[in-house]
Amino acid sequence: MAREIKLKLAPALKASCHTCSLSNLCLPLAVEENQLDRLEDIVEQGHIYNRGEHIFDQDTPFRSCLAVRSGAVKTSIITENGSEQVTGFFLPGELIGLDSLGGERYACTAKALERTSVCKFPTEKLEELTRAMPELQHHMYQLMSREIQGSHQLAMLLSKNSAEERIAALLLSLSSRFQRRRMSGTKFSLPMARSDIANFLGLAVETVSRVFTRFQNQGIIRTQGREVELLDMETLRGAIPESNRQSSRARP
Amino acid sequence: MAREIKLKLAPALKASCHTCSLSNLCLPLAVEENQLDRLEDIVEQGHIYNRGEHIFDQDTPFRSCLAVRSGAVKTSIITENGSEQVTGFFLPGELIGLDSLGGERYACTAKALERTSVCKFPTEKLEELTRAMPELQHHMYQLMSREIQGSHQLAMLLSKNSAEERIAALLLSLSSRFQRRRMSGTKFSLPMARSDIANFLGLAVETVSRVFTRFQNQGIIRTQGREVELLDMETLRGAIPESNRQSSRARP
DNA sequence: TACCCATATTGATTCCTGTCAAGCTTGTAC
DNA sequence: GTACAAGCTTGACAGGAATCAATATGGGTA
Repeated sequence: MAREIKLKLAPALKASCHTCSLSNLCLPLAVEENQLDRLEDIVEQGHIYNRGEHIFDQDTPFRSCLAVRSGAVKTSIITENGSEQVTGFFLPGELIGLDSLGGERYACTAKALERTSVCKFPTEKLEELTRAMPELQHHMYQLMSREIQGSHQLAMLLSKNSAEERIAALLLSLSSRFQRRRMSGTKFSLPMARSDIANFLGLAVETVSRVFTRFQNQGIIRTQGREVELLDMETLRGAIPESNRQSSRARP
Repeated sequence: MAREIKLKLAPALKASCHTCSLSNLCLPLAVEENQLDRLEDIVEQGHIYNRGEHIFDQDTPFRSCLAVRSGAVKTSIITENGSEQVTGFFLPGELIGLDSLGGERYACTAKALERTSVCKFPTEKLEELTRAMPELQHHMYQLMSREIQGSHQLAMLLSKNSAEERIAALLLSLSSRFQRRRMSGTKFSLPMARSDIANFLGLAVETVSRVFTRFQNQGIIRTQGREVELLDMETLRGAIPESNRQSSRARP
């Protein structure tokens, strides 16, 4: 039950898309400078969630797509028999809810992996706006089609690659995504638990753990809990068969 | 190199969306009767492909989304190292190319599994039309989000279920999709080869073969080459853990 | 500071499924 | 009608990862 904390921001503090540092990654990317106001008109900023809080729950009415502003989010689907499948990890600038767009209810559950701030784009207003702004509509189609492609890549990774290859691919994906966000691409902190990684990659937690230590013993990476340092990117890239070698998520 | 055969249709024969028997499955589903003309204005009908012919190729310029009119299509992505991943099978009324929408080039290759007829919706015109027709845009978003969901379901199937469960899920998916098309849901002919099934489900061909005979020995199905008859739907449904129990593709 | 529970690591064992290898079947082309 | 090739089935075997089990670590809290 997402106990949501709404910050009341003074008008002066109201961070706008104009000044947002993520504007080159997020939706504003597709919008002309002089049209940004229209996007700002519909966005709800300043929703904060603490680590572990649910941002929205599967099967509840679909209200908005949302962009991560800071922090990290994981999405997952949960089946009737209670088993969970992690469907994605989202970093600042990435858009959540595309798998629900056009539907009545959220197709997955979104959970904050750490203290996270999000911007919400109410669906109806977003759909309306995309009708008025061809570039924005085009961009939405592009984001969605890339999500489909990413999902296909994941399916390929799951069905054709070994545990080591899957984990290497995830590390490299995170690496390039962090880098694009002007953070280190070689030394970062994993926002998710081992069990989330395992679930996402279709492995047992024990296997994930084993591969991490194996990589460490081989001098490919260095880990200390959730802190990882990629020491030998080349070998890491070599571990995956030169497909699946893209950032796997929205690449604006 | 898709050697495409274009049929020149006499104006009188020009099958329209108005009279198409698939109009309750395909795009017309989202369009008011009196607006159907606008969709007909942009659709190119009567493209026929023979079994094995490529309908479009990965990385070639993305021109149109297309709807299967008759026959069956498989889509796949091919990596630099030449390995293939089948990403979907498409039956009449289903839309291909959503994973490329908004992009410059086709994200996958589409191949006719049998003699197949398709309708083409040129991208630019389609995007334009969706801007003019809110219900159509909404429907497009819905189709794409369902494609994402289906892909997530597939990922779950691949990462959590056994060979038997995966094959049972595919058979049930095909069953319900055939049924929705007013064909038998218990006795049908598989449009794809064992190797395609294997590739799609992340299995070896031999494993697919073995599971088919195992199911047959258990009296769950009967097979004769590509002909299958589902004898015990309940057991088949029981084979999959009551998730993944939807049609897995566009469910208009 | 010390405790506690969730998270992570390590070890031993089992088994599903891939791989290699060999027939078999079917459909098509000559 | 026959022959070939592609597709499919069956068997034997090995290996990677899951599972079961136990221990270690660490962050948060009293």
